[in-house]
Amino acid sequence: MDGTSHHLADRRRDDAARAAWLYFIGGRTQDEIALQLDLSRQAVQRLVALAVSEKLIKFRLDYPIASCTELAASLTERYELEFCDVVPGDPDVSTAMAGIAVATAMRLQRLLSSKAPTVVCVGTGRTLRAAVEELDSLDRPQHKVVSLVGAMAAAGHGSPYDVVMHLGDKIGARRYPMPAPVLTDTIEDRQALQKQRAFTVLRELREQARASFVGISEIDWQGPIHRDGFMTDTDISTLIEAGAIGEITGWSFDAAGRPLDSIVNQRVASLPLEISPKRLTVVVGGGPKKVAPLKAALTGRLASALITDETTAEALLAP
Amino acid sequence: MDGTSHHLADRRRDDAARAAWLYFIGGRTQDEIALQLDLSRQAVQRLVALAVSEKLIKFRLDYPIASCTELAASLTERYELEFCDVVPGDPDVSTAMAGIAVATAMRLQRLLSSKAPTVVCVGTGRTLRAAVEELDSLDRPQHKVVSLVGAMAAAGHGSPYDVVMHLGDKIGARRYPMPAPVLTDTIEDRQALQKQRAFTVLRELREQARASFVGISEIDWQGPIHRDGFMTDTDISTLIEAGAIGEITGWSFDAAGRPLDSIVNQRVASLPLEISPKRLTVVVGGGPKKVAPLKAALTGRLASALITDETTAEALLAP
DNA sequence: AGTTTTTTTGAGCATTTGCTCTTTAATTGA
DNA sequence: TCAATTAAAGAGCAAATGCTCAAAAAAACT
Repeated sequence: MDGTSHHLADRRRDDAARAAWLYFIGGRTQDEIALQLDLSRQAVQRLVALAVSEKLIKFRLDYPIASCTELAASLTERYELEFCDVVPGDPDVSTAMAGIAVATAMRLQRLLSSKAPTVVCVGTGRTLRAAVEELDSLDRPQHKVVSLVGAMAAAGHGSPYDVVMHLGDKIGARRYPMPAPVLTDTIEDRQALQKQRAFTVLRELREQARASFVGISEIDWQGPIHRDGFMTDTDISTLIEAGAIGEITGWSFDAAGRPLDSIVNQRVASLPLEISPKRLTVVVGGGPKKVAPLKAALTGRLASALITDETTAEALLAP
Repeated sequence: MDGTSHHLADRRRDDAARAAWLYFIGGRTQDEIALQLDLSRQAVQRLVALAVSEKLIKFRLDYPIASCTELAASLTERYELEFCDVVPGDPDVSTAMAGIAVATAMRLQRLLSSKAPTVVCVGTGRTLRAAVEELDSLDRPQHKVVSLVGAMAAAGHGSPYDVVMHLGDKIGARRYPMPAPVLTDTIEDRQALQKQRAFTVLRELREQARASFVGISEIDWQGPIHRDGFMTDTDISTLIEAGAIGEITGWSFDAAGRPLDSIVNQRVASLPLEISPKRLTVVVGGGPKKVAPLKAALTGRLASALITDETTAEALLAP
């Protein structure tokens, strides 16, 4: 790469950033921007759309909405949480998720903009992945980001929802992925895996972690665990029979939030579910399907903090 | 105030925040939001506009635009700065100022989101004031914000551009305004003022400050100093005769950035202009009228960092 | 080089948004 | 209590934006 010419994609992103700046921060119309940048009006519209979809430009709400704050306070009290963030609800689930992702990004940002070397553990999943996308780039080589769970599906191919690597890239921190699938094939495989040096390192790092951010999901035939191939049909039916309601970093639990004693849980390669008062465990998620798992997890004290949306928050407080 | 009903304005801001969230973060149309919140479409449009103008929702660019970065690097080298931020230019001066304000807010934010008790000094002016508006609310009672310059106009009434008070409110920090006008009436008045306890406190706090953020302006008949009544006609003509080009926190300097020995400068109540390698002095400003003052100030090493826009940056590098 | 495939571009149109002006509601003051 | 004043709401229209589609340009492949 020479100094004068960038890759075409970079040039395009540059223009997109500039167009978005003038549009959102400068408050100009696309026509004016087109004139200034010597482009057609629709070229500018495309650039602005690109900047938004690529998250070059970010939207942040800096105002505590009373009803959200109240829900958060009620949840904090009811489930004895360290903190709880509730974002405005939206009937559309994917939109609500985007909001939760933004709120999660803001929490991560606060944690990671500190200069003191910080260790943060993360799980996987779409919501966490989206949260990382929303994060501002930083340069914090002193931090470490650690995976609580393997990103490899049983089939062996990497998951597109791998969070550690992206998070590490975004903030320039050292990354510690877990070189394992979510579930090993056999209990023996798991034991062999746990003895590896890499696992010892991960366990030690977890001890030093300031916080863990984890997703949550339902255990059923439509759930992401099954859909994304992290668990087989047999695994799922075993778990459903054993009364599994939800899952965090691969560990299945029942409606009371008690980790199951199932054979499947004995094959989970992830770091153990463990709530220490020293470390924050932030569970992140929302939507109708996550209500039951969340309620279980919170009841069983599997998390010490929560980031969710209004609709889910109401459901969690309901009965 | 009881728990169930808020002030009407709060309720409205709540709705505005919610509408803006759904609009920008959720990406819904105003019609959809109207349906969801049970309002008319134009009510939603008003709420969104309100949220934007009241800065409940904020826009941030997280992408280094190559040409801006290059200009910043050149300026840093040429004027031996600690750092320099350059935002995309806009022919319209007030728009460019909004951009500079956002960039300044981002720097302030970084400085102030630290947990370690931090002292920050600020000057006055429209740009700094706008920067504070852009800042996220925080709760940092451990910090201190200190005024370098009195906010009172000679006439005695407070300036609408008072920065310390607003900054302090925004971040929940202790505020140290300077109980003085920019210029005292006589040299004796100044000496009397300087002996006051409050001034000793301010001087001591400045010693501990991590950074100072100051505006800059031109000294002429159209300049804000004169327009806002901080200096009289006589002051201005005395300064112009003495070769004044610009002013920072009330202190006038010539084209080489040398503080003037004028009688007017002897009546300036502000803390002395003083560049210490220990403390950052960030000068903030842009627009054609500020080019000459900025060039002078940078040449005279009156600042160790700069936040400006592209157009101004180019002019500062020009000859 | 010629051809095919893919990408980019801008025109045209539908949708969405912002603004003005009139009507309606609310608040204030006598 | 009623009129006067002010603020909020809604209709209607103009401007701005987003999207589709066909043409043009660029890239990839003979």
